[in-house]
Amino acid sequence: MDTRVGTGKERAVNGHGETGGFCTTCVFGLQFVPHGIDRSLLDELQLVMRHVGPFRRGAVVFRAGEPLRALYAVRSGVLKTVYAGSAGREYIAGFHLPGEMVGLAAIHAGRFPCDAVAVDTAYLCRFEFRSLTALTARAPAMQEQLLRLLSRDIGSAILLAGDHSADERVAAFLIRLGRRFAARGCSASEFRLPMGRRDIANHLGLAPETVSRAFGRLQQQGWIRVRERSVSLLRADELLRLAGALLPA
Amino acid sequence: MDTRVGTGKERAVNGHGETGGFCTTCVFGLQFVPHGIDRSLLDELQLVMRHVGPFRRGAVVFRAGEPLRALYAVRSGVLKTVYAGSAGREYIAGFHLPGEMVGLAAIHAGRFPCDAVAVDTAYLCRFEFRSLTALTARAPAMQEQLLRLLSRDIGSAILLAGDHSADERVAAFLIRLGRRFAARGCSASEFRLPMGRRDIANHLGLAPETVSRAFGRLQQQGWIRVRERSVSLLRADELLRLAGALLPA
DNA sequence: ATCGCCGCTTGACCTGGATCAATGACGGCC
DNA sequence: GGCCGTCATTGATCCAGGTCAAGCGGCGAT
Repeated sequence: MDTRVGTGKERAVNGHGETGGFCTTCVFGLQFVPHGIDRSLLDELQLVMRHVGPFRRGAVVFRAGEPLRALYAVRSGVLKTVYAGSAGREYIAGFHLPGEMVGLAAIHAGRFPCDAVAVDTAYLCRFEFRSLTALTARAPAMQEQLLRLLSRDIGSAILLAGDHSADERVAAFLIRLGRRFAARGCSASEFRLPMGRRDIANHLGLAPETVSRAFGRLQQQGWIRVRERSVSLLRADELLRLAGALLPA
Repeated sequence: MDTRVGTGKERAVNGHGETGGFCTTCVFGLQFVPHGIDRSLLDELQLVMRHVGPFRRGAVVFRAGEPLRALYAVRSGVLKTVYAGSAGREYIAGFHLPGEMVGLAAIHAGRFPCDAVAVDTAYLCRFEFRSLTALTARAPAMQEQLLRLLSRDIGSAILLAGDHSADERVAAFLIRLGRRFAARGCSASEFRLPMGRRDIANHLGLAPETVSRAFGRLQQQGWIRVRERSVSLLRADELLRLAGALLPA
């Protein structure tokens, strides 16, 4: 079964479950409403939102070129967003963990610039786009949160663009992954990689072999322990120093 | 005088000038209102907006770490946004031409993640952030436009992150610059580079020498003509083919 | 007009990471 | 249980682009 991560997540999140009919992953996981919120707005959010899935490994959620009809949030599992490059090359812009939003880059042109593909069996929330913007227009807190999500994506994309060594990239990747797991209530220093080496390499702009060697070097230093897809971050301080400027402040 | 480009722009834009007290660069250049708009909303936009400048070459508009109080739009001149890297390295995430928005990446954390520095004497519009979001909350068309601007930045940042050859990067850079000039009513195929080689190289993640050689190769092919900061794109078709996946659809 | 500075170009060399190739370790399937 | 396809690691080689080091030309200052 390849749903290990997915089910783990679901349990973690659904522990305090779908309180009163609401999907906590969507509402609180997205932090659409950081502090507390009008009950009526919650109801409205509920209305523009629909649960979809499962998408099994390799299944496509949307394809590049399709008109933007809806944005998606991951409830469980993992997605990747894939841009087509020249000569059949493709580039993985990001991985999306539970509570994270997918498709924001489509707003600009009104159509998706990339494919979204399940890396590990995924369940999603689907937000009808027009209704969502109508809603955020009436709820300033939500509008601002949506802006914040977009703005965050700009930041992370920019970080990948700088020129950094393979070890820096890998260290930063691990740290960020850990932080994102932590945000979901999992361990920040011990986790399973939801994706294979090839995908990691592609995402970081490296060859799979280089990722392997980088893992090797970091392990050599005693800063991490990698065994297949299980990772332990032993010296977060050193990794952090290495990753340096590659991490969001 | 180093305001050659700046003054050229100003003339082009201010030809149909500040109609009825409005800054056309801000309102229409930003395309906050693509088609037509309520006069009252225009008045409100006017209220949250203030003209500032000039910022002379090298002058700082905001610094990394400062709390986000306002967003900026370029009226004339050119800005660059600079991220601090490790070991004193710095990375230019983008250049900002008249009509373009600066500072959007700050929304996420509420503080600027980068410096904004004038590349060429610049005049700006300053939008008080809280008032701006309050306004967009009441004007759905503006909200959507703001979302679109953010989304576009995600797209362009992602493109730079892929792995592409030096020639591809340079070709894409020139084409995009041309398009942006064209959007301001200037020639898409003949223009002056507002920034030096060092800045171009840094932005593209290359060494200045490599940019120079790439220019050389493209010129060799007869696809461009470069003389100092003057550029002519002679074979846009070939450049486009080269730039390929590095360009927004 | 001359000088000096700085940005651009050009050449020679070096290196990090890509590429190619071979081997080992799982996991799925019959 | 044995077979095979996929994925990860490891070693050997190659190359695009970085680095170092001169030249060159334009422009501002005196």
